[in-house]
Amino acid sequence: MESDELTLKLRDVRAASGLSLSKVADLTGVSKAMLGQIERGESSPTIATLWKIAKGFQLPLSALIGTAAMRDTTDTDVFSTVTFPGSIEVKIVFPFDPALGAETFHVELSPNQSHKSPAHAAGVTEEVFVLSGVLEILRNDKWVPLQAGQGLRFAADVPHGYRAGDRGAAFLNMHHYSQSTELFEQDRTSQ
Amino acid sequence: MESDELTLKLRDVRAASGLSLSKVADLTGVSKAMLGQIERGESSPTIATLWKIAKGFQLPLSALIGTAAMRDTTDTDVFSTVTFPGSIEVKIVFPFDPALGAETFHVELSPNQSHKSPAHAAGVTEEVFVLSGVLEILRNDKWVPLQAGQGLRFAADVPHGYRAGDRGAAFLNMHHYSQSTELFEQDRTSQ
DNA sequence: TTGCCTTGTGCGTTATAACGTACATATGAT
DNA sequence: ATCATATGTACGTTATAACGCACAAGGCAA
Repeated sequence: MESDELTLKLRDVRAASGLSLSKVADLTGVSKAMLGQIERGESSPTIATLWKIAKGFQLPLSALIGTAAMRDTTDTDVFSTVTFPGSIEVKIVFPFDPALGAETFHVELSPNQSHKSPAHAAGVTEEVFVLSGVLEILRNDKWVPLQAGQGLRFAADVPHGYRAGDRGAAFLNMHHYSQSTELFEQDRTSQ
Repeated sequence: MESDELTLKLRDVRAASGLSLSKVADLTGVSKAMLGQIERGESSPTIATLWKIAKGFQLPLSALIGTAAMRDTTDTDVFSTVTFPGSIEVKIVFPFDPALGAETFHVELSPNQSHKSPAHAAGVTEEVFVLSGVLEILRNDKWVPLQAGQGLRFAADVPHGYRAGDRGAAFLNMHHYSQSTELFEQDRTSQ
């Protein structure tokens, strides 16, 4: 798998935006000559300029980076959300995968129902995406209200809780068990 | 959002690996002088060399890139889903977090609209959770139909596509960039 | 101590990224 | 048709990324 090619999607992104090279040059601070060369693969930009471009487009860097195909894996699993009987209505959407260190639940709360969760291990991050209704999340003694379509990401190593509004609430709950936090969250105090 | 600092985590990654500059130079094909300059911020590498480094470490490219702007999520970080223009309606629900190696998008397709996606880097896993409508996902020349409330998890290192039904579709799209743990299990006393 | 190896950094050269300008073609208006 | 504006590309110059080599500092062994 050594012939994995690095490809840049600048041409696609710009095509989608409908902007000209000159416009993008103004927008990003990168000369249009350079932009053209990057699009045609005649130049391999530095991350600094790639960053300028991403910023100009207000896109994450990952939106500009792509790679050619490598090996193919064929495992596809359609999950039919196994129900979990308990105090609250919980279904497993994506079961825990050690490779990802992540799992996703579908939680349904009846009107005004609340649920408290103790602190998880350090390094556990939760993400909540509200599907319907109004959900309030207790974090550091403060209730954060979330509407349908809104999301919240927080470190789950402290006690937290969920509370539904008057019409109940349904939400997705992703748990991330980050395997190598110290590496990626290390603070650069030098320099 | 102008606190945009692009930071590279090469120093942290290499420190975690316990490898010397020379070893990394052999491993990646990038001269150790260059590696040193990159670590000290004296040089802004091209994506080509950054790619070589990532490949040498068997890490996703994103593991080497960080933004100082991304501070850890405290209690007030409710994401308001930033839309970005393109061929399809995509909102960012949870932006990419290097610590998690994950990001989540909210995608909306109009009736019968389809969207093709090229292969991502190896180790990238996608999860799709259908919020409304009917969504079909192309994987290995086969269309997998998903109803609202159903989820699909698959390796995204091959081209794949999405297609909405007659009434359109909305779904969450989670991207997981595996944080290859083998790096940390590496025997640092070898040789 | 004296080698001997490895660590990371400094230096000089080459390759090339990035720039500004100029150019050829295209689209549009009068 | 001509003029005008905008597109993307080609050229020449400068800035700098990337290289190979050499150097100084820090082990470790005999």
